[in-house]
Amino acid sequence: MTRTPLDPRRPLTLRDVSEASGVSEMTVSRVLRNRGDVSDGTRAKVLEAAQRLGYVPNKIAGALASQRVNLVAVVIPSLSNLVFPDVLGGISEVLENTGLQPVVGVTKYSPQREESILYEMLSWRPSGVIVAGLEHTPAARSMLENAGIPIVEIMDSDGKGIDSVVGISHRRAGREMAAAIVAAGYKRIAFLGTKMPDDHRARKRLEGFVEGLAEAGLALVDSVFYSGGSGLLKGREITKAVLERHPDIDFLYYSNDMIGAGGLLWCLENGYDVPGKLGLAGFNGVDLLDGLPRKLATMDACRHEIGIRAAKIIAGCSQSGQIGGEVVELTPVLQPGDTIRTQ
Amino acid sequence: MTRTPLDPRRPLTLRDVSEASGVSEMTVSRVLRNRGDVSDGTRAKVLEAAQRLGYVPNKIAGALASQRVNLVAVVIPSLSNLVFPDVLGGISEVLENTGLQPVVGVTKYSPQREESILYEMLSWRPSGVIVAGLEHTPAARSMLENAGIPIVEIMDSDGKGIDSVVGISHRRAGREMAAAIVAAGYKRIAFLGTKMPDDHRARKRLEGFVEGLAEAGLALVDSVFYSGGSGLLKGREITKAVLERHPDIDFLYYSNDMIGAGGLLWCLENGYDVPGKLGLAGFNGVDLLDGLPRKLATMDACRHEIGIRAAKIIAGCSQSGQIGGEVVELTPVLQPGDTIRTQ
DNA sequence: TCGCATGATGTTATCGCTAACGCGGCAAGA
DNA sequence: TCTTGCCGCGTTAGCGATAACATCATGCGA
Repeated sequence: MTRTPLDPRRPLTLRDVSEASGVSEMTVSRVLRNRGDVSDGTRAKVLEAAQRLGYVPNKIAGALASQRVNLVAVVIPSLSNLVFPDVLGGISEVLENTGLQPVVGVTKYSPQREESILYEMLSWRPSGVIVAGLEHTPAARSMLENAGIPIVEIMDSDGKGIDSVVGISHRRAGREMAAAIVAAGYKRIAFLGTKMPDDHRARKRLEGFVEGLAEAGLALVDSVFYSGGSGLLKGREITKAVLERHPDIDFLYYSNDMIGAGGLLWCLENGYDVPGKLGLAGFNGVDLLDGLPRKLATMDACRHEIGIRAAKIIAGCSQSGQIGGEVVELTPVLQPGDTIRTQ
Repeated sequence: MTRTPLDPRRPLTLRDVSEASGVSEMTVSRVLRNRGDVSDGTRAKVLEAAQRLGYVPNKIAGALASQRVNLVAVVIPSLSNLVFPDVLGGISEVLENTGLQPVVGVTKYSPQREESILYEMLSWRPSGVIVAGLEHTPAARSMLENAGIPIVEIMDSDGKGIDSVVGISHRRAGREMAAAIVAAGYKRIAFLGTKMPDDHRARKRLEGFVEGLAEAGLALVDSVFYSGGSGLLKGREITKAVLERHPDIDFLYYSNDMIGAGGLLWCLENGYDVPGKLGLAGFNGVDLLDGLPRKLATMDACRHEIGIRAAKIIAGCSQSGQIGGEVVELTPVLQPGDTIRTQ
């Protein structure tokens, strides 16, 4: 049984365009891909026909035949974090001019979801994978290793990657923040962050922070691990809670800027002397929050730059056909703002 | 020429699994898709072999053969807007249990980019399209009309859709906000929003707002259209600017909560009597911002619900094989907060 | 005038998988 | 014992495009 040539609801194929323009399917294909020699007259005819019919090529068939897919899988934990949209911005900025297209998957910080999303995405045979973090399930790790395409793990450089890595050392970021706080003379320090066993970057920051304090002979006075969304309100609540428990605390280190901002607002309203008697710091360098009553101390996580560098690695590999193994460690910069007292 | 059966770098195919497990490719395919009758013994053998080899199915080939693609194209203007991640959340929540997978494209509010992203996405023959807004280029519109798959236009219900529509009336939202403001007795009112000719929803809100004022015999005293990012700082700047130009203004209507929040902070710091002498309102109902010194009046844009309803339409069509034409208009609710004075 | 590179097009054979159908064998009913 | 029907699995024929090669004019230098 061949197709019914008159069924108007049947999706268009190359054959329809070829018949409408009186040339072979191959020639139509060449025109639409701008590849190979086609005379100007033929090209015009074909383009006219394609446009008139409203033909949209079928990339599924194309990809199968050419064994080439212009997609890059991007796997991140969350979109509501303010952090990842910036990374994506950097990625698409670079990919835009390469013919590659990012496809985003969101894991919600679940290793299991990450595994299944990677499986799903790899089954489309993308040209590369950009995935947040170095920690994966064994199955996910082995899938990535055997995929035969460039893999870039981003955001974190504390650990061994599968192929390429672009990130910052969160451990070092934590340690440097600790150093700055200690240098400013704060002594009774608390940490406030999300209760997420699978947010390894926050964990490493905290570890580095604790190490940094230890080097100065200090230890955390208290820490709060909250669950639920990271909004201003949450920042207020946990700040209030921790300061009521330990009124003598003189520094609060938050795991992200949003809750830090909430904490800052609460402290100011309640008459705390910031940064004189109480210092505050967050993490990420979220510039949407510039414009708070006082500029919150934070550390830029190089989000945009990470996206750019990761995408460049993928784009480079996809051009050269080689696989990278590049490691890029970026350096986050402390932005002291107005919530750490100066010497 | 047949393949070289020993090349270890060749990607795995069904044939490899079938040889490794001693059954036909078809049976392997059945096992991996959980479709058709396979004995438990065979199933186990196949699964073992697939797992051992690390086989990942090739969906490209599968999709071509079955004429079925489990992808849903989602086309939105921006990810940094705080609004769209919420919509995406609703979408994936519903799609998660349907075997469908969302694929996101970002237009940056450019109709041209929207057109090319739609072209790109349609070329993968998705099961449906969810696209923000009712305004498209003629070419994009015609592509969508002829795609033969369910199309859901979201966020906006002020206008005629292509197929299904799920959204709110921004014009009405603007008008209702105007009514509330007028009812509270404010008279000298200004609007502050982004300068984006292609943000039709913001435009319609403003139009509705102006209409609403006109009904009460009022007109805008001033309006500011800024460009660049929407952060707290931007909110402060434009608020300062407009209040310096017209010190007698008694209400500021912002086109989004983020700049509204910046404006609120500025007003409080500068001793304005909010909401007594000066009222403020934003739009969106961004709950990350709950926890400001005063709760900003706003209107919930039903973002999450919109995502859910849109995804349900797509999922429904993909099950029934029919195409919808459903129109869902949700009703945004005014949240007066503490920045509109009560009677 | 011939030969041959070159440009413009068509032909053939996949790509990896699945729909649709086919075919033995075994159990239950006649 | 012989059907009948279903279960379990294999065979065949594409899906819609592209790679690679084949074909056929043309033109240009020798």
